[in-house]
Amino acid sequence: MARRPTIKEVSKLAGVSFKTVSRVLNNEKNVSEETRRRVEQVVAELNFRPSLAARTLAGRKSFQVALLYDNPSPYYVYHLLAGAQEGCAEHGYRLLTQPVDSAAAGLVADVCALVDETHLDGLILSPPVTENEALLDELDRRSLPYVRIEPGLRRDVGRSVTIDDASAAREATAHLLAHGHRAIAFIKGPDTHISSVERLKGYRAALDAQGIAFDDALVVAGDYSIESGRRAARALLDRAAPPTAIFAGNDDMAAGALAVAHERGISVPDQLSIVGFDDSDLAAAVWPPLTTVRQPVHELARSAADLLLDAKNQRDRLTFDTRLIDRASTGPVPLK
Amino acid sequence: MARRPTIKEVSKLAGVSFKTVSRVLNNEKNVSEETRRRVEQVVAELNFRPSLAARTLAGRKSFQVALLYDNPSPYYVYHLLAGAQEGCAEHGYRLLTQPVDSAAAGLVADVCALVDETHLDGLILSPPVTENEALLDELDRRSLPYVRIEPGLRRDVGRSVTIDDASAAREATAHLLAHGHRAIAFIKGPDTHISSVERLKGYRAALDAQGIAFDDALVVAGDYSIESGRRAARALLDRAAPPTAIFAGNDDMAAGALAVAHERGISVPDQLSIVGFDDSDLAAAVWPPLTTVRQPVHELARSAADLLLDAKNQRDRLTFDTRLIDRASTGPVPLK
DNA sequence: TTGCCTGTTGCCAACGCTGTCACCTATGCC
DNA sequence: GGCATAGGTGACAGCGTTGGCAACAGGCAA
Repeated sequence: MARRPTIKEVSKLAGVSFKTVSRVLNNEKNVSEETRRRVEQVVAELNFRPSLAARTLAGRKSFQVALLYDNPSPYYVYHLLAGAQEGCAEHGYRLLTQPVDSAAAGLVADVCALVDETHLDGLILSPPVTENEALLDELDRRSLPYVRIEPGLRRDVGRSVTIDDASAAREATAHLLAHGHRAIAFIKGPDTHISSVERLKGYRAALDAQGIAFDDALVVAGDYSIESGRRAARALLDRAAPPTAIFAGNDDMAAGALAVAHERGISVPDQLSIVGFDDSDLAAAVWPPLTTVRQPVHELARSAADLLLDAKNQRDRLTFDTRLIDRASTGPVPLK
Repeated sequence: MARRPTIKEVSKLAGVSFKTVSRVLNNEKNVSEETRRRVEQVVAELNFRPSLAARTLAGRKSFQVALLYDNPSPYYVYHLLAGAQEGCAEHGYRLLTQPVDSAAAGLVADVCALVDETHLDGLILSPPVTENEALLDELDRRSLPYVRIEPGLRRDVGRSVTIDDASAAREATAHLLAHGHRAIAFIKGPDTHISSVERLKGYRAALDAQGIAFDDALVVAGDYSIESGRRAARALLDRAAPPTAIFAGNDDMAAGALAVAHERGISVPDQLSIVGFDDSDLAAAVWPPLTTVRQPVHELARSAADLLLDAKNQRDRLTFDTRLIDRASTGPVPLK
């Protein structure tokens, strides 16, 4: 079994002390151009990679950060990981992806264990892990750097990346209003998610802007699952005066509502318009494809990593634009 | 900033040498019951966690394995990660999840870099990374343990976990045959995926078993994407004698086919039956919900980790059962 | 009593790097 | 010429663990 080369072997071949090789690897100054070139050549020849374990132990950095997540949506997690991975790779950091149970009593202890074991340099928190105050307190106590993605609590404290959920929801609702809809229902997500609360706010704001009275009965609670979208849609369509449009707090619930429309032979968008949120892979897969709000999950995660790792990036909060994706599930309000 | 405790502090408090603490942590024998208890108590009190970096450097194990993946399906990757994570956690190992480009020239070098940097103890390969011969050769050369998930190439060599794609596809096709369908189309995935090839085999086997002649024209190529499913379905339904049932190689393509049916006002399952494969979250989200084959991705990944890490588990190959999920997209063949 | 074995414990080197400091040379300035 | 200064380099300790081995105690057979 071929053993990995060490820094000493590199130094021997390059004819310098191993400390000098270390300098080259860490891009330190005070190394002559010629020495640097020679060392780099040997490094390339041997395909040498410094041991992360040794660097971690000897130095102050571990070159590792973790992304904590606790989200049931494959789509969301997939893009979260991909974005964070990309951001970390750019800075030469390794990403540990750590699923956690954000509601569990042992969360803080578990995260501490992770931090202690791996000497983590920082953390990226995704919703709803972002909302755990005990965890935030503990990280602050240890002065461990972290960046939150879409935080609800303590929004003005610490570093974070977000989208403007309210304004995105306002735009989506305005899209329906522009099509002439007036009886627009909203299927909201769980109140524990800040995104859900904000989206409801945006929905109301859009109605207000058009001077349309807010009707409590048109807001139905879901939990971001497909099934809850079905239930909510059934309740809405059972009404004596059913809405002509449904804005669902996420694509899963929108897909549920769409299924109910199919089930009842209600044509979308001719008789009923439906809007989702997220632009998950679901949105393009169902029929008709869903009009929805694209949330740049990948970019959010990538920027979170960048905020965490780039010393030059001193911004505290970054807000990303969403975009309304106008597909085939929305159309003009039916004539009578 | 509270510094993490070290093994020496534990040993001081427990009144033993730090080597003895190490023995307790590693569950070595030849430690008296009383000493062990005392040490364990101090460990719990201090909430001590040994440094992975130090263990890696000093010992022969790094307690880390990596999962390599290169798959565009969020659903698949999500469950892969969750399963592998679970399997690793059970053995006290940490999982590094590493997205790679399985077709890139630098793949082998990249993986070697990962291995060298982190002193990996083993690897889990998921398709299509499983098919890279250069990588397999290099891992063998280094005698680095690995387990493959659904390998296509060199199926009898090394350790792997699989499902029986052919038999699952046979069952799905038989389901359609049982409903009286005779003109059954198959939308296949890319030939580079072993799963795709095997599923086609199963489809043919089912037809053979019923003495139905295989019709080349009923097999259309897709690439596992939704859009390719749409294209394939259009081609099939444009035929003078369109099939009464479509079996798609995965759920995405099935969803694409379903969309075309909606588009054309073809009622599913009354006029056309559709079957998918995977039981991804898509399958339950579309309307009508797809009849499909459930593939235990989570279990596959979990078992791959177990095979890799459990010294007692000496099996080389594990095959998992699939299950036909009979939903609403299939029904009896239409009367003329 | 002696010797030997076994179970338990401690001591120290080693793992592969980084941090710190000391050293050497060349350069510029008075 | 003398002296300070800066750039380049090496020696060495130390990071927190495991591995190897020595040491010691107690039990048992000779």
